Amino acid sequence: MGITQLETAPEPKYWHLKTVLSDALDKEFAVGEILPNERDLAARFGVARATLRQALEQLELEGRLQRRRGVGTTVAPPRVGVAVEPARHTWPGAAGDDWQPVDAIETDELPTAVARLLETAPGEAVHLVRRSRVSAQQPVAAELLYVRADAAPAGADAPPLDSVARAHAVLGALQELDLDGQDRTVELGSARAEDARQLDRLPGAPVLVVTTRYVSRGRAVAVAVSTYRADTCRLTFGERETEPLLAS
Amino acid sequence: MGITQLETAPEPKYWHLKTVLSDALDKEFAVGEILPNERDLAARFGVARATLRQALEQLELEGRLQRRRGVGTTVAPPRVGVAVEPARHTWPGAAGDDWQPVDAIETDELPTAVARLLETAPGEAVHLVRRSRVSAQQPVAAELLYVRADAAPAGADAPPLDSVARAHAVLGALQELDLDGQDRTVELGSARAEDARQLDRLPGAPVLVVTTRYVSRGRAVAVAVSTYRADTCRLTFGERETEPLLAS
DNA sequence: AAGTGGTCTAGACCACAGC
DNA sequence: CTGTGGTCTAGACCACTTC
Repeated sequence: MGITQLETAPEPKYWHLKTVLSDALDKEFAVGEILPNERDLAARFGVARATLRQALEQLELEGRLQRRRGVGTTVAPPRVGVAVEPARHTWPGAAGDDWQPVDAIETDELPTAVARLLETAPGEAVHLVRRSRVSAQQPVAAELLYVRADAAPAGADAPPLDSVARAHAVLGALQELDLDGQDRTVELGSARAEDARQLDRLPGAPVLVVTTRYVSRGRAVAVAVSTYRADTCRLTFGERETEPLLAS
Repeated sequence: MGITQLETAPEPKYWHLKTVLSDALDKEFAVGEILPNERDLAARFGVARATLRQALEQLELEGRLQRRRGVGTTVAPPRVGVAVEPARHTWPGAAGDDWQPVDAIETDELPTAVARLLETAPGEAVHLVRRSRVSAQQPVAAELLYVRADAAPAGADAPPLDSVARAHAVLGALQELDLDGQDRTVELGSARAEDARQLDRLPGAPVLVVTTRYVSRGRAVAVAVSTYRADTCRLTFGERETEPLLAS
């Protein structure tokens, strides 16, 4: 507008907006405070709402904001550190892990990636245990745990187990096995409809997908696919856990 | 419009589009193949280009597509597994790590999160080594490695070291120290302008930020902030590495 | 009913790669 | 130069929460 327009690099508006908003969040807003609504903010900065939203999306991705339909946009607290690998070499469901069993079924429809890791034959049935993880009164992760049926023959004695009891039975059976080791991958994904509901997010929300393979007697026995809310979680490996950290 | 409008759950168009495209990618396209351009695709599906782009964005986030301005949209290869923690308990720069030193400077401007982890006093100067990591002919990560000056007094003997030589000197000095342990966090971030250039992406691209703290004699000596391309990388911990995996 | 964020449209122009 | 993806606009309507 003015004469001082000397920008050599035409930075995108939403990018500039993001940095401006980010600074404002640091200086002028407290955690939990609600921002003006998107239409007002867009007008204030002289941009279209879509552009303003692009900036907000980035800030939400970085865990700075939280947006809820029908409610508004609030300043997010620092990301919570959640320990992956709380104690080395324990089975899922071991005493002291933060997961809550939800239910369990038997299925033969595994994602191809899981089938490969578990080394199951096509059509082979496995236990599928659903679990959820809560931290600081908020759901932070949803998990699908696939367990080879031959490794944990749960439910054979009392057939009409209800679903949650079956989950406990499968987890209990796991604890009896030797655990040789485990390995993990972490990647970015987007929440499936079911995960999204469990995590209190919209479908497609960014999640950190942690895939863990448990090996017993040289054979893959269980595979856990855990999806963590990427906006609110910081995965920790090792001793560190509590300190907040915003590294980007 | 028609009479057959019986959808109980009005799924967003871009979400439905995404699943349709995802299936098409599996069945009708080979890795590296180029898709029709966005205007054509939007017309073919009868949606606005912005809506089509929302679907493409998701697929790119999940590592299914690769988009390059001025070129086009291509089907991405499966994510490459990159090993974080190649050997337990080695310093950065140890023989056999995949990182290339870029340069090094001395600075006293640390991000607050890094300053807290390194336990530096305000204004205290540290070494800052930049490194980059390449896998399969592609840059996959950029790193900022902060090293306490008192732990690695590099450059004291030959003051006018050039920048890359200084980087090697700092890394070399690290190898001489005892390494008590290390801990890590992984979180989602967006690429800063400089990272983006190094990773061949646009600013704001999603990245996995791995923060590692190295402890020697009970004191934090170095902190590495590594940003990995979230679209193309799958971080691996443990033995597993090569198998492709799409878990979402 | 009112107000919020979420979706969608139909256009325009810009930055970049490749010829 | 042409064609690609990236940015931006001004508007509309929808889904949801809250009062």
